[in-house]
Amino acid sequence: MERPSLESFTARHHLDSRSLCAQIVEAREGAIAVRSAQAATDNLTRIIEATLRLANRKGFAAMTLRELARESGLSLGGLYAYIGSKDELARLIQAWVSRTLRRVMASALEDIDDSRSRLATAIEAHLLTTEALREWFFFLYMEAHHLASDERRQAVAAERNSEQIFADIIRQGQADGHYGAMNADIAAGLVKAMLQDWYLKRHKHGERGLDVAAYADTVTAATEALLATRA
Amino acid sequence: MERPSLESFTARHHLDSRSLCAQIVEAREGAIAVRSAQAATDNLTRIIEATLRLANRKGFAAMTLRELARESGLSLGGLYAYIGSKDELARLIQAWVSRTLRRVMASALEDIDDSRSRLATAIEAHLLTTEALREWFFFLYMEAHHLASDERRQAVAAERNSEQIFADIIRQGQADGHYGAMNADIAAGLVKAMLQDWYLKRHKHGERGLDVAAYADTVTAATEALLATRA
DNA sequence: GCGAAAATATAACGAACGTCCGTTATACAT
DNA sequence: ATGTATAACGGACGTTCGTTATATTTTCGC
Repeated sequence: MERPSLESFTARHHLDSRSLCAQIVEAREGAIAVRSAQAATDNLTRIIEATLRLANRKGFAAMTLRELARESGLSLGGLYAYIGSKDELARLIQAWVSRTLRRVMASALEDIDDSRSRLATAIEAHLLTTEALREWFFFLYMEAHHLASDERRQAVAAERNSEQIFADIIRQGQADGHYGAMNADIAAGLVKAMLQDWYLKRHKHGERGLDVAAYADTVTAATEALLATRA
Repeated sequence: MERPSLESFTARHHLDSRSLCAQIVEAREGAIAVRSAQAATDNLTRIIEATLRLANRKGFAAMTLRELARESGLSLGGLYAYIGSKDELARLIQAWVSRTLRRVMASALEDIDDSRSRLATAIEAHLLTTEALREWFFFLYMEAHHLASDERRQAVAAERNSEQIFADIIRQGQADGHYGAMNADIAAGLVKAMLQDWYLKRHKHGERGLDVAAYADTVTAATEALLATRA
């Protein structure tokens, strides 16, 4: 199976801001005061993209709604046709990026049985997803700690879930005799740390001329090497 | 050489909040309006520890000086005997945690020549330092993006510097024939990602019953395995 | 144990925040 | 061409922010 390019992966899984915003508009039917789904999606996309731009630069708490209005092109009052409050805006973004990762990982892994293929595919899918929605994931990581306890618990659960996917693959590989006896949860944690570094330190990787496919190869090779050891 | 415990390492390198605050008081001679260095250190320690507690829970921007006064036990106006402004408080913490890591890494590595010993020592020193000053490092990581451009550049430079230490060790090991030909900068980046995961996801590791020494062994083994490959 | 000096507490300021609401502009139907 | 539903605007409200000026308490040499 040939490897997907970032573009084809993005298109296949609808990993662009507008697609996510369209889903949000649909799911929040009634909570948004604008009737036309088309226009609502347009404006919500501008609001959320502006939020990611501002919040990732100076922090969500430090971003004011006046800045957001200016940056998104809407008026201050106009924002409230799309969001119930500033806090709800953060919760919206976080909830949707979490469920998008879960959806894409599940989709990318279905019909793949061999444990080593699953490992490489999972690493690649994680990296491509976070690359396509880089600002969304950066926002989730940086702001998740400040959520109220309910949403925070949900974000932690999503994180655990994605790590669990890797741990399960590793255990399968160990059962198949491909990997040594290293603790699968700890190994999965190391993999997750390397994967998150991709979108957390994007600027550094860009300067090095490392692209997402090359980084996927590197992380996969590193993980295979790590798992080959008989700890 | 026997491995240092967290306690002995902390004591040897003065990695407690009060020691750092004492250094800050000394360095800021004149900027603090309280004459007694002893009393000034006491209060500054309470201020900074309260800042780390509040800011790491809800974010520095969302933390108010009224909360900080309550949490630290000082009055609102009294805070200004120790800090010039709220922003300066953040800059103080960030600057001192950066230079502390640099100082400790240099100190831990001196007199160690063998590249494989240097790698294990550097990994261990990094983990023990961030473990001893966990809240400080968490604060640095989470708030560094929001600094003004000057201080931001300084924080990025400190991060590069610590990564460079690992890259240099890896290059030395490659020259000595211990390691394969993998790109040293990229490998150092992966190591750094695993090291930072320790203090960024502290709660998770605690739940797993993983202590800092065991994690050091895991990361060292993973790095050795990774570097053994002939990419 | 008294008075100057140092340290802390209290109170107040202007600015800026999130939110809301009366009004105006636009689009579609009649 | 007129009337009605829809969307967006932008200023004002009450609150809370960081900061500073003033008052009070504590400390300590004599």
